Amino acid sequence: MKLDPASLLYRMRHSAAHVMAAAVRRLYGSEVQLDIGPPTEDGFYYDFDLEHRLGPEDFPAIEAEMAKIIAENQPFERIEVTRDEATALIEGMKQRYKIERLADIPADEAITFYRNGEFLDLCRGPHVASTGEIKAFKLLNVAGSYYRGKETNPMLQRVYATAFATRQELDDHLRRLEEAKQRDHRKLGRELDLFSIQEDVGPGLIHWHPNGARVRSIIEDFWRKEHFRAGYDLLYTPHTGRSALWQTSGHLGFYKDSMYAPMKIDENEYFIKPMNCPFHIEIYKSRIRSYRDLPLRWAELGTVYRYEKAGVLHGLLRVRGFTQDDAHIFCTPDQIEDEIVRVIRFSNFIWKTFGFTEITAYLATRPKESVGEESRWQQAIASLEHALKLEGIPYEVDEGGGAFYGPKIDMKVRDCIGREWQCTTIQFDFNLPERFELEFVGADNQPHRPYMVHRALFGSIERFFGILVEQYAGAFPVWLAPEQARILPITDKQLDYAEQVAERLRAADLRVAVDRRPEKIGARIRDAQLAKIPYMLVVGGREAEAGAVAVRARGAGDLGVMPIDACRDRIKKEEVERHLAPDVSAVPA
RNA sequence: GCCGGCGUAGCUCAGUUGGCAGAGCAGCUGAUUUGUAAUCAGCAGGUCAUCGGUUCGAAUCCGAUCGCCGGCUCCA
Repeated sequence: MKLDPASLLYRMRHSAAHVMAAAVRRLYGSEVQLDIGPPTEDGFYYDFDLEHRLGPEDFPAIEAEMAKIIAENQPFERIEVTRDEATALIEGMKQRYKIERLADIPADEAITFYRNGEFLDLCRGPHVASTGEIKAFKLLNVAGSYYRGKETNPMLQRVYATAFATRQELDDHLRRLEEAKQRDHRKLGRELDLFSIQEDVGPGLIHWHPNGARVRSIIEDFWRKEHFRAGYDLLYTPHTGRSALWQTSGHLGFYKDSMYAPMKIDENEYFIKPMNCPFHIEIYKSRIRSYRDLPLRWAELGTVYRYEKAGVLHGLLRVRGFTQDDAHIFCTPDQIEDEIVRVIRFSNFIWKTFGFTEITAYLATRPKESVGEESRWQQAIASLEHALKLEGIPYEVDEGGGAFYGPKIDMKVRDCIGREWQCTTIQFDFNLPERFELEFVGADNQPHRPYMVHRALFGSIERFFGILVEQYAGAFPVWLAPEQARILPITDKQLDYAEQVAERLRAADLRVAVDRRPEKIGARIRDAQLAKIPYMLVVGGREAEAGAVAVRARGAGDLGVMPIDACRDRIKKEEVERHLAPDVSAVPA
């Protein structure tokens, strides 16, 4: 979703960044140090270094000053200079970051400044013709940001803003932001009683409440069933292992900082697992493997713990303890192509089932520092690329972006409000099979090294669940909903009948409850609606008389009266067929 | 980890220059028996994140710690 630099929106946002910088300097003095102010996917920012701590309370004044500059309709003037002239200009302005940025410009590239009014900035452009062309903008927030993104550099203040060609588009964007906020899984997680994180327990550790745990168990059942179908076997492995194991795997060498500290048991150090691979490998090594045994596809919902820095934790999306839907495939060279195709096909099916259809892939190739034979890298990359083409998945090649131990495909799925999430990953590993000396006996009766592929479809159950909550805005489809239908008797005279209805539905393994509270029907409908329950079944005297229920679907109002069994079948069908939303067609009269 | 902001009842939030800690919703009890998005009344609920300091007096000012939020960095 990168903007084309030639586009009006790009130039407008880029120009707005200059206007913001000009406004900040008008308000806080010309000694404000400027770094850069690029356009972004949905706005722009500018990085400043100034004594005053900027905050939202400063935004109205900055916005007002920006409006003035826009009203002044200052033309943007492009000024091409020599390097010496540029140095002199920047030194005159005493801009220490700009002087370093100047040094980054390649010798063969033109050096340009852009001037609008009193404001002059080293800049590649392009810009709009004059500040009056900037139509609709709004400052959003301010946050710290390392100069050049390096942890050891000074922290600048980054002011984020957004800008659009029309007021209407800006309002739409702000509404989308508001919509995203309403869907925030942390908010819905509390409101729908799905999960929590407890301060007493520790950050990044998830407690699944009954509602969330119910959804999770359905997802896991589905996952297991489909894995068996796809030719996988399931494993369960320990949560901890001795340091010698992690020494062999190399984790203690390059991953120790991200592992939970060891505990001493019987004079041995044990580490909580940050990954499942070594355990799967141990099972592989537990006997001699023949080429006839391959491919082996071993999957595990493996719970791992990683020490993530406190500042990076985020709801369910970045946690310290999580369950990977992990699998390892061990195969022969002539099997890998087929295996990769199968994984991609499987991944597509899984995502589609949950309602995600827009998937893009990133193929990461061999980095400079890496292990493994070149021929293996080439075969692996070719098989990954071939599979992507075969399945028609759009992809970009990230040249040299692979892990040191092998090439990979990362897939991003787009949710219904346009955000992308990295989930599925398929990674070759040329490192662990060496370290653990994995072998299989070939048809030639000689030992060979198998290919090993790590793959996760969801990535982690926690993260996937968080994404699902946001995708559905908490309104789970019938097959996933913790409570699929709530039965609402009009008065307590229908309580017995309501329980009979509930029993009929439960006999079909539907998840239903009876709201027995002596509240008015309107109040109980409201509560069921807020709990985002797919179906509400209202039963009064008339329904009890007829052996029927009045069906109300989430968000759709009264659909009419139908017999209990017909209603049960309707809900059951949606569950079995995994419909993404409840059927809201009215019952035929 | 870094920069900035924040932490008051289960939730959402008031709380003035330092002077007796509040509301709505949720909860509990009672009344109401209701026909498709909020019935009424009463009750209960707090070590103002934690620890320390300043002060006659701290939710309020200062410091530390913990946690959360927005980013940055990180996510072999």
